[in-house]
Amino acid sequence: MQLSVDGDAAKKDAPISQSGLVYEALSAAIMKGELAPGAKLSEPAIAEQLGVSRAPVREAIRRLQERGVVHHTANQGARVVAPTLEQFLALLDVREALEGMTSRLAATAMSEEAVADLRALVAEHGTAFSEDPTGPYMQESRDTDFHVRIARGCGNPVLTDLLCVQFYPQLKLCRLQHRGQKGRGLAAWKEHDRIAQAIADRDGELAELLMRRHIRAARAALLQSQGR
Amino acid sequence: MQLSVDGDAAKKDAPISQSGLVYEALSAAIMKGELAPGAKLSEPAIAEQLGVSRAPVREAIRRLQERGVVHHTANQGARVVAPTLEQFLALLDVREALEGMTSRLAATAMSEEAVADLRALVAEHGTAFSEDPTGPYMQESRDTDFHVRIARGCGNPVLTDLLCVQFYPQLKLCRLQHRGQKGRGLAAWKEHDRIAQAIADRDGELAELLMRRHIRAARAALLQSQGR
DNA sequence: GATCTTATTTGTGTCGACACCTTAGTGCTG
DNA sequence: CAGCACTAAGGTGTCGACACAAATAAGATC
Repeated sequence: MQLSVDGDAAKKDAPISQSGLVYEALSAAIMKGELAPGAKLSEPAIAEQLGVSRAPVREAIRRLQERGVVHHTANQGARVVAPTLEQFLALLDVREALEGMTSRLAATAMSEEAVADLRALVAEHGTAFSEDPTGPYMQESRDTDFHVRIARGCGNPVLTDLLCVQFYPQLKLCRLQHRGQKGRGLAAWKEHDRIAQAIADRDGELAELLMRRHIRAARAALLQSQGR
Repeated sequence: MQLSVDGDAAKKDAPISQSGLVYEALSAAIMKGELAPGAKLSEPAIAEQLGVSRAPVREAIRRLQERGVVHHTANQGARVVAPTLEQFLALLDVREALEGMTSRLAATAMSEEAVADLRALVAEHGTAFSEDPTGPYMQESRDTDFHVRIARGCGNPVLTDLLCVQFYPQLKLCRLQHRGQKGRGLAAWKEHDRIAQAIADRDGELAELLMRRHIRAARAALLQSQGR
């Protein structure tokens, strides 16, 4: 494990506090797979590696727990969660309901400007695909971008927070552990395009249907790639 | 404010750790309204009142933040969240989707024994109602019980956790600040009864419909009582 | 040689203290 | 008298250290 606080943490809003730095460092390490699922988070070790005290480390671990990417047991420390396939599937089932609702609301609530941005994003992904048809990691980043925009545009702050703060980090971790789903990039892009179109048409019912189908398709691809 | 650690904290699994005691004390104080929404949580004050250091207090506040009942801003401390009516409504909207799904799943996943327990609970509430038709607080406790049982029986751990850990505490806080909805107790009980029956009949589609209607009715009653 | 017991070590939970920030109160200036 | 700068108080963020629990390693017994 190789942690660093300076890395790319200062991309957006640089956290001045030390706990923020530790959080960024741990979060990046987990998402990059350096801290594997199931790995134990030793407070003294992390504190020494980052040159801080244990207090900000504890704070950062708490924030990670809030996001659902680490699990903490009493007198036993924190471990990176290692989601089973069943938990992954359960997460996707709930996600289908939530994002279906999100898409339906977004079709009504999103501003014209936000809709235009969304369509531009999908178009950009399309051109990028025509150049490089296979880009698994980039695709994941794009996928997240797409869904985050819709979550932000649904007009229900509870829903937005729930998805962005809890579901998307956990999903990322799940994907990290259960890799697969090769070749779904293009199909996913087409589905994104149709969803964006439905939202642009202000057709909430269709947007929900397409989004639910989109997530069910991803779930099915996962099941197939995991051999069940 | 009058905090106490001994109270009724030792009802179920007594937390051995001090942070657990502080958490119980703060949680109880918030839910009983002693710590009003918007009130600031001063770490030194709480630490002194409970006779502990600031460390377990910080830990407890973190856990409360995880539940969504306090909000923490950097260098500014934590405050009990004061949900606006709009946030309350947004929470109910998401809850409708989640609990609708929960009821549908529970109709299939709940064991015969759990279904029997659920129906017994509803029946018990019915007899209690015939004796005392108005019992606002008790009704809220009963309402929570009913919904928790369904959440536990849906078979999707993500859904169960989301509802029990995040939504129900926040809902309790919302009800605390936006009181009203007098007289909906009996109507709510009837709706509970129908939902339980649909689950007992293993009719997931109907259970979802009834649950969504149940929550929409509560939402409408809230809107009316809050004068909009 | 395997297993139970015991000692060591690592790590978490908690404590008291200090530095910096935020805020409220006070005095000064125009 | 109003507005601003300054000071003081309170509070959070962080630190180092200690007590207790858990996991591990070593030793003794069967």
